[in-house]
Amino acid sequence: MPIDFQQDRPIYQQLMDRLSNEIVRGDRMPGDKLPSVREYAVDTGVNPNTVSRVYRELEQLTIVESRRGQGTFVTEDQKRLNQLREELKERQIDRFITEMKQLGFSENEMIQGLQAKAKGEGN
Amino acid sequence: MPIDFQQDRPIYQQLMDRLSNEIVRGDRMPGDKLPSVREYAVDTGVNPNTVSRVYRELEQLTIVESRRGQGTFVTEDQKRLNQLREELKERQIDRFITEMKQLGFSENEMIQGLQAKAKGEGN
Amino acid sequence: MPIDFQQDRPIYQQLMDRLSNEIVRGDRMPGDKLPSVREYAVDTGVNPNTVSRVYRELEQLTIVESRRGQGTFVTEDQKRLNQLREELKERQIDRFITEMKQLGFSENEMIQGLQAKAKGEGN
Amino acid sequence: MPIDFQQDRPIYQQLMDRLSNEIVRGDRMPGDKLPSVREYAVDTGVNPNTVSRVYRELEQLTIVESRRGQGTFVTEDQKRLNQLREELKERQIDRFITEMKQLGFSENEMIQGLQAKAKGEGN
DNA sequence: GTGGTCTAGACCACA
DNA sequence: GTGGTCTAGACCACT
Repeated sequence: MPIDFQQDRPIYQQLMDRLSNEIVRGDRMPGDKLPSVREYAVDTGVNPNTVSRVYRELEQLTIVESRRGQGTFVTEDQKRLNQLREELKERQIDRFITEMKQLGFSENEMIQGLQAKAKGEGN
Repeated sequence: MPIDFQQDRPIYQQLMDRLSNEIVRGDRMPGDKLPSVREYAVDTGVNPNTVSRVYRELEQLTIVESRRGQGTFVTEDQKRLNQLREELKERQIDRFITEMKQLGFSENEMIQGLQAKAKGEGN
Repeated sequence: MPIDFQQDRPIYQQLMDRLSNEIVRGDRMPGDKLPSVREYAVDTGVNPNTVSRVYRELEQLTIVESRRGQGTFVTEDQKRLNQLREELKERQIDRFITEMKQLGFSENEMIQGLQAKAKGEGN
Repeated sequence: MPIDFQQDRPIYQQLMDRLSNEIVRGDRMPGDKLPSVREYAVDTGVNPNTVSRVYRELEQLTIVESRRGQGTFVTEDQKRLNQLREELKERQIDRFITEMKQLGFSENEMIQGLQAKAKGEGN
């Protein structure tokens, strides 16, 4: 499934987000093998160098682990994944609050807007 | 007041956001004159060309209006400003929901997280 | 009646066009007195310097004539006005043809488009 | 082929017009790669920054699409191109009619003048 | 004094 | 190699 990327952010970042989301969400479980660089590149319609960079940076975040000759695997450190999930959550919340305040919205308006929207999407 | 910019986003975008936030928030009212290009450049510690680009792009968004030889002014179209405020709000909310869902959080978790955080900051 | 000017062209040009159109069209007849600089400036909501420039440039085109202490008058040289009208017509037609050809339209398409539009406006 | 630009309009606008004409006319097809910024700069005898601006503004009009590290391409959205062609046609026609009316010419005079001229040029 | 355009030259991230 | 951003500095037209 070739992905359509946003034009305003680097592809490698979008791929990183995509993968770490899948991992944090549990779609890819600890110990799971990621597709090979070449395979994933074909899959997503992206240059292999780009995928390579994605894997490399995910490894630096200790989210995945590359094993010589075997491939790249989701870390088995469940604690790390939980921690990461919290981190990402906090980051989103902080940003949301900051930006909404800068627009002049109050806490109540944020929550109301959120509820209106989330319900509208039938969640 | 020279600004310290983030390194991961173009300066001109950060300045655009800053100004449109000030406008949408009502700190700069319809018809108000913005600082001159040169003045704002000194203010923010940025090259005049960069400020020029900021003003030009804000004008394309019909948020401000440049008048030859007189300066740059906040649009007097209050409707447009209200619309803009809604747009920016929607955009933030949509992004927040999307990202949180991708992390696997439910609507309730979003709102709870939000309330916990916002209160913690004493809003 | 204050005029709303386009932002993309100098005001003095737009005023020149307006006046020379009125003259060429016969709304202002040969020998007619134009409003004083100050008066016309107030009328149109424009800086007197700008009106002054307009009159000066119209004089260079021998369309108007300024008489010391009396004011500015439409030229009484009717031939000149006829000639001017033809010139402006030719200029418009040439430009129209050139631009439409550059867009890849044929002569027939031009005329059809023109008829469709002109009729639609009930002329 | 270095271009000789008019002095009364910004270079970047003239380049925009030139390119969008070529695209609308079909000389550059959907998906075609435009010359690189540097290449086109040399081609036209203009500073690369100026070409850059041209491409950026064409992108905002969704006529072209810049892909990081790959180049700038004509949009593949044929609908958009058809729409654009119509838009540009309408714009020319409207302007022509407006200006000719302001000069006091009737619809018939416009069409006659047009036919006389267009035939004279052997179209 | 105001915005607008353009050049020259540099650096960076991306693919 | 590609586009994107930024700076420095200059010139111009408009008001």
